[in-house]
Amino acid sequence: MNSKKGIQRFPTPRHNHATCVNTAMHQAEDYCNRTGVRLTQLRRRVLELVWSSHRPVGAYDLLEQLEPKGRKAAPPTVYRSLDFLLEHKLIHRIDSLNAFIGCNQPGHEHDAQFFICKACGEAAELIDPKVERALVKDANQLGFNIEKQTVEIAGLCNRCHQGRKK
Amino acid sequence: MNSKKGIQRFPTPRHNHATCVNTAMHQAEDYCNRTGVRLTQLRRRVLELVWSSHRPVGAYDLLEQLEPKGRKAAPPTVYRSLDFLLEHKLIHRIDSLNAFIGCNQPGHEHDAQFFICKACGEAAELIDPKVERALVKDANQLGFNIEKQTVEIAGLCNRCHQGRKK
DNA sequence: AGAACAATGTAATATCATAACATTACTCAA
DNA sequence: TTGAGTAATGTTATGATATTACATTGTTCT
Repeated sequence: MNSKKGIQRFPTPRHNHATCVNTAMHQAEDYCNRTGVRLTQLRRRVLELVWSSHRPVGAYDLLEQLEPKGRKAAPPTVYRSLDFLLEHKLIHRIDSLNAFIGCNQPGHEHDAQFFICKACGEAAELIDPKVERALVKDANQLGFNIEKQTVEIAGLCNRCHQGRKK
Repeated sequence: MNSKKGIQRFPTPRHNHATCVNTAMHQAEDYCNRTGVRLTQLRRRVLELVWSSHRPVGAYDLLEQLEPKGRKAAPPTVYRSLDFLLEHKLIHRIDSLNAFIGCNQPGHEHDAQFFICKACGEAAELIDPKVERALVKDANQLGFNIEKQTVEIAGLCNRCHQGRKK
């Protein structure tokens, strides 16, 4: 599922998701060990929850899952962990959904493109240098200095599109 | 400032903004007359407020400006007008800012790219077929059916970038 | 004039996010 | 090992954005 170039196909129901989670958690641990930042229990737990699917997930959804029984955590609890994970590029924020999704190239500075299915909610992360190049060229012509790209494509994945045709 | 291809340069302080507003309002009127939808007082007022600058503006900012004296309007008032203007492609929503900006190709179905200066807040709307083509190609490879593109580039415009170098 | 529908007003509430300050946990030098 | 300094988390309150539901007003068309 993971590769240097990001997910190349849409996540399928058949894929072994445990592998995705494992890879992500190990990469996060490696990154934190290498750079000397702390992947605390809470941060690890939030990262696991984000990685529980390939669907962008909202902060308050995560919050509910954090304390399934009894007293519940307050918003800053989850937002601080999300901020940490964002800062270290372990997750991405999907602005068009106010939601968060695991990153495929953790700890590595990059701007990605997201293809997000409106029906099943799953998302694929791509890094297409052509998109990047075209945007950089446009920016140059405008005299604009890019800091961050937000490229989020909404639509229907193949499965859901087929399903609707019936 | 306006053209068939969208703003090609960043809005400058020197440009005659009254022309931008005039053009936008006339295009909106034409569109509504042609298609038989109603550009009511309220909707016109909201559109004018959105066009009062080239900066994306928040719904609550608009709301405040709607009733400068005395009783103030409630959120649905402005959101309904914004929904109408969005539906008819007279404005765009900038997801990364939760804000709204006038559209340069009103009433015309298109996906644009936005370059938004973090310092001065001004934004330029471009339509670069290369970006579109690259994304469509990626989508095809994923078996993905695009419905809507969100391409929002944050950074510094030339003016603000120069200013910071000093 | 009045029926049908579109637009707007109003009150309440949902959803997403941060500020400010208190408490706990960790690190590291002495 | 201890305690001072810092990092992380807990807690309460509030800010910012957006929607639901229902009442009222305005427009259109016979």
